[in-house]
Amino acid sequence: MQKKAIDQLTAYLTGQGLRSTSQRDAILAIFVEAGRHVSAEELYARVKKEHPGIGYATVYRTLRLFAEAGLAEEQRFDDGFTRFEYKNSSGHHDHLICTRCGAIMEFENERIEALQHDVARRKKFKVLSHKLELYGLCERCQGNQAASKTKQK
Amino acid sequence: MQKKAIDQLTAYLTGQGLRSTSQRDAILAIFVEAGRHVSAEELYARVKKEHPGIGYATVYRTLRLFAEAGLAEEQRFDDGFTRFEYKNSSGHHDHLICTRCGAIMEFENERIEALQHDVARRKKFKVLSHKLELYGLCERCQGNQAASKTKQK
DNA sequence: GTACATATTGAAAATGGTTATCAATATCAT
DNA sequence: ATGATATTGATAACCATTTTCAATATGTAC
Repeated sequence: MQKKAIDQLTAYLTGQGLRSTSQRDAILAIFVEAGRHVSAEELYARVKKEHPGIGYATVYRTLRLFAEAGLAEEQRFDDGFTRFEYKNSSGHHDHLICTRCGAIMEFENERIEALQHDVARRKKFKVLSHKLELYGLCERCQGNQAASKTKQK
Repeated sequence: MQKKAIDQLTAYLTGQGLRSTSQRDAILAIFVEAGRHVSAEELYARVKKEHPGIGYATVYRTLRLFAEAGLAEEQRFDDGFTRFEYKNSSGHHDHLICTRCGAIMEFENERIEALQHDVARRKKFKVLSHKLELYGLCERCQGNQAASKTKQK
């Protein structure tokens, strides 16, 4: 439910001496409902539809705020813009990204994670975060040779 | 030796109906000598020292050319700018990136690669390339709490 | 070798996603 | 309610990278 998200945001705001505003609530609601891996631009479009008064900068600022509050995770793939993912309790996961249609799939594999830590340990490196992305063609795009090219962007 | 690199570049150029120029040769020589993971900016600085006449745009263009020719690999980490790595015969590898001093280390692990392909196969995804980056603190930076911050940009 | 079609270059302007600026406005503690 | 100040919206600024375009260099045909 969004209830949890709103509470988490409120807790963060009061904890930091920040203020809760109608814009923040509105953007959060839309962000939570929005699909995963939303870019700021996409989110702005959705927000604008319901709240024409909210500006571009506010969406960017608020998304950064969500990230600081632990509500969102920033993801920079190779397509130029930053995407944000609503961070519910579910754990970390990595991504499969179709370079043709832009589809993004998720996966998690604890064996890979374990091996990563082995590698790091061997180099005496302390891992704080990691990023694993597999780029290629999704099932559908392997078939549709010339076709496809879903909205994306 | 650079001989190989120059030959590879020449082969690509003639094959594509492009021309070889003193700038391209000069930039290639410096690129091959330069450390791994050079950003365009860094390379430009080095090039400028030996060849003050060469412009910024030419360095960028040439780096892209090298990538197309298979001589360089583009790498976009989370630090904002694109880096290029001279692609000699040695195989693919992934990176450990120190978020404090910017140090970049390499590693390869065929078990991780194998698991990646398992994941992809299960999702019927055709992997064309992948990116695995571990962010954290290198050995030195784990010690030097406040210290450090080597040149890096 | 010379001339020509055109690929390439350098300098500067343009791009594009994201961030900073700033006056107007809204929020919250008092 | 009131005041201190956090927030907003519009717009300008950022900044790495790409384009533009006139001047120049290269490879080919003669």
